Amino acid sequence: MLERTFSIGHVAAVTGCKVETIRFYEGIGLLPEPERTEGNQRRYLAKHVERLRFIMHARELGLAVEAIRQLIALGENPSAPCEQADEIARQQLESVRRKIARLTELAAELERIVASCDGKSIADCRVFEVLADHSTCDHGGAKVRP
Amino acid sequence: MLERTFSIGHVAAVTGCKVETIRFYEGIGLLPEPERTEGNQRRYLAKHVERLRFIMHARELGLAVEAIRQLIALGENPSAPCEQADEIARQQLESVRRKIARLTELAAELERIVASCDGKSIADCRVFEVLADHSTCDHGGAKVRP
DNA sequence: CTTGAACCTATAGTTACTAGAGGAATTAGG
DNA sequence: CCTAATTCCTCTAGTAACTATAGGTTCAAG
Repeated sequence: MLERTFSIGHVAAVTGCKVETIRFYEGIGLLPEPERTEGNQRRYLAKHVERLRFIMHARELGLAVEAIRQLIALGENPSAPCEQADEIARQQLESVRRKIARLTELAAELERIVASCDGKSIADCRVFEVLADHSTCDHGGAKVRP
Repeated sequence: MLERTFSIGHVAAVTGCKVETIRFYEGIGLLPEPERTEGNQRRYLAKHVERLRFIMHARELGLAVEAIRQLIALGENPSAPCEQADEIARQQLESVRRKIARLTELAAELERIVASCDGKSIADCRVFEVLADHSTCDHGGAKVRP
């Protein structure tokens, strides 16, 4: 019996992933290319939907596309030891913890800045003073994407 | 008396900002264009260095370039009330808090994933199970950049 | 005055998508 | 069966905030 197939729009609807993003994932090799109709339209199988869910969940957890690619490769041979998969998850956990630590510092400094504002004119606004003078704060110097 | 001037490399050295980034900030209008030598090389004044420090610190705090642009515009007329500057800082604080909350959820889920691994083969590795099935976790669905 | 370091512009690459143009295929209704 | 609306196709370019490269010019020390 032939398996049931889904259009890209249907896959998008059931997963919540945008159509363009599905094509994008195929383009970068995360999603295998599905069969096509005579008219060149994609027809997905249930396995594609599962794979897409896997990718989406991993992305929500903050895994980089490259990490997901590695996980998928690992998943291809199920008899391999799962140490590497575990390691990827561990690294991601570490990275998330570092981000939290950094953001917590930033929140503290922003709180100080906000608290120091007394609603008077810009001329004596602490926001500017503090921003202009890094030495009045105490955090380190790593950059963060906003 | 003529003010002392600095080459772009010197400014980079004293601020810790890369040369290319300084030129980039000028290109997007955050740093005013400095005078040039006859040979077309930039020569900065102390005020440029201050402005760059301001930008760098704001970026470290996670402010978007657009927000910094607004702050700079506010700073241009010092008699204006500082409410708007304060508002920008407040919004940033809120955004940082939201990120922390989200990352804390992710850390919790990654901890569960990592804890569930028992070092056996991929075939029964929980990392894959959990990643493949979003319903086994409990967080919301917003995306985060890695 | 020579040489090497620092500087210049302009372009393309990075990440993970998102949006648009312009056109073809599919599906629903009559 | 035919038409219209919807969905789909590819390709290109745009987003944020830089970073890197290529190919050429200027500066400053010796």
